[in-house]
Amino acid sequence: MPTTEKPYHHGNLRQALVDSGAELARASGPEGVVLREVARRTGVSHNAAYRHFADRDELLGEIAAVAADHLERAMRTRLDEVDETDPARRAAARLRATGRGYIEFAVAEPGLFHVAFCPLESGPHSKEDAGAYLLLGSVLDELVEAGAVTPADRVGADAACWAAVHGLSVLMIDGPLRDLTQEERSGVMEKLLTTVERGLTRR
Amino acid sequence: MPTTEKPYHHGNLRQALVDSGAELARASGPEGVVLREVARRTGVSHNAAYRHFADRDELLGEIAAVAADHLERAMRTRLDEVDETDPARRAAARLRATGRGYIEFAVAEPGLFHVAFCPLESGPHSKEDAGAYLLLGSVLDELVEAGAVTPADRVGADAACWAAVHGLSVLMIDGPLRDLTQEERSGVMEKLLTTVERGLTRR
DNA sequence: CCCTTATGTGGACAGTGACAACATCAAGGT
DNA sequence: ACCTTGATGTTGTCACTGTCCACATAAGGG
Repeated sequence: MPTTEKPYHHGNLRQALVDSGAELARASGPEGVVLREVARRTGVSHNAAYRHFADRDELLGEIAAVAADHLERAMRTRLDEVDETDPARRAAARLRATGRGYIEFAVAEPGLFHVAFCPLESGPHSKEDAGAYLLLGSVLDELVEAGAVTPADRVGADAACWAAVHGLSVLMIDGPLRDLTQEERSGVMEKLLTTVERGLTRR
Repeated sequence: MPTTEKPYHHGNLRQALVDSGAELARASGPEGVVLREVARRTGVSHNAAYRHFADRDELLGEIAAVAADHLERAMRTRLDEVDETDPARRAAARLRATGRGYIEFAVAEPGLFHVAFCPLESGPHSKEDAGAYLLLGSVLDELVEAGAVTPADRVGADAACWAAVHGLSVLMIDGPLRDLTQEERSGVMEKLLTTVERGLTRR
């Protein structure tokens, strides 16, 4: 199955459908990705999508991969802004930057964020978030190398960090923390990042 | 509008609908709460629900309140099991117990958990989770009274703790941590609780 | 006794995902 | 040149959903 469609009737429809779908996802989350609406926007009749995707879930999965990629890029952007040079403080700052990128993306693009994590029925499940996961893992490794985190404290730290930022993201998007102002948001975020950092680093 | 329905035709249908709906929610989450199926299970024709709820959302909201209550009870159950007597250690143990109750409920009843937090369009939004929130707040206050947490570290701790346990719950239910074994789950959970506790308490 | 009002029913309608039958068009062998 | 073949897109249909409407029923007050 070639990922690049040749200009048969439409000229790679598959990608066009994913793009239209991502547009809808950005605006309205997973629920907004309605097969018929995606087809409409792409200027094609409903059912056309069935030649490229077995299922609505399969299309959603493709869109989820796109969304996960956006998330990872947002994290990397924040990561690359860190200019601290002291190894330990640099690693800590990079961990915080990763978390900030994650949460900020979730708040800025709630639709895409939800799609990136929406549970699909089909298959053994998407590993699209692997990129973000590996990124977090490498930043945590930096902390160990810098001596800020003991190897013992390193185990399971991936999940703990991810859970913290993911939870805050969800609570801020449609949980009880959804009505916070920008300053409150940022304050709570820094508090969370500080708590995690203090909880992981050597005392 | 009286909250208690008298036995007119059916004998408080409203409650019966909420019960059937909660059953569906427990089995399949918010998506499973299908108005017509709820009516079917209650042995009543579709549209009957419209005499008691303006909307599917309103029914879902009622079910969400039930689910939130279950969640709070699960937390209280774990909380009451703590028998530590030293004030500081007792408060810390109670914080961990709260978190354990939260996560364990989410994993044991993912459907109800999702419903408790599903975002409803209607109204200025549900404050059903207030119970759990207040519970967490009081446990954190105990930590301050016991001297384990400084008043300065107390501010924003509610959101940080909640985010951590909520995030882990979500990741374990339908995120990348969904395929963990029971032991792995419990290990990750304790790691998270330890991280948060260490991040909050005086060093 | 009748009538008002709360409650439940049956029948619509638009919108959705999915399937099947049909149409179209590029490509390649003969 | 032609004709077959398979990939691609369309039309028509079905079951299901939430919601609205008109109607039926029953409880209880005048």
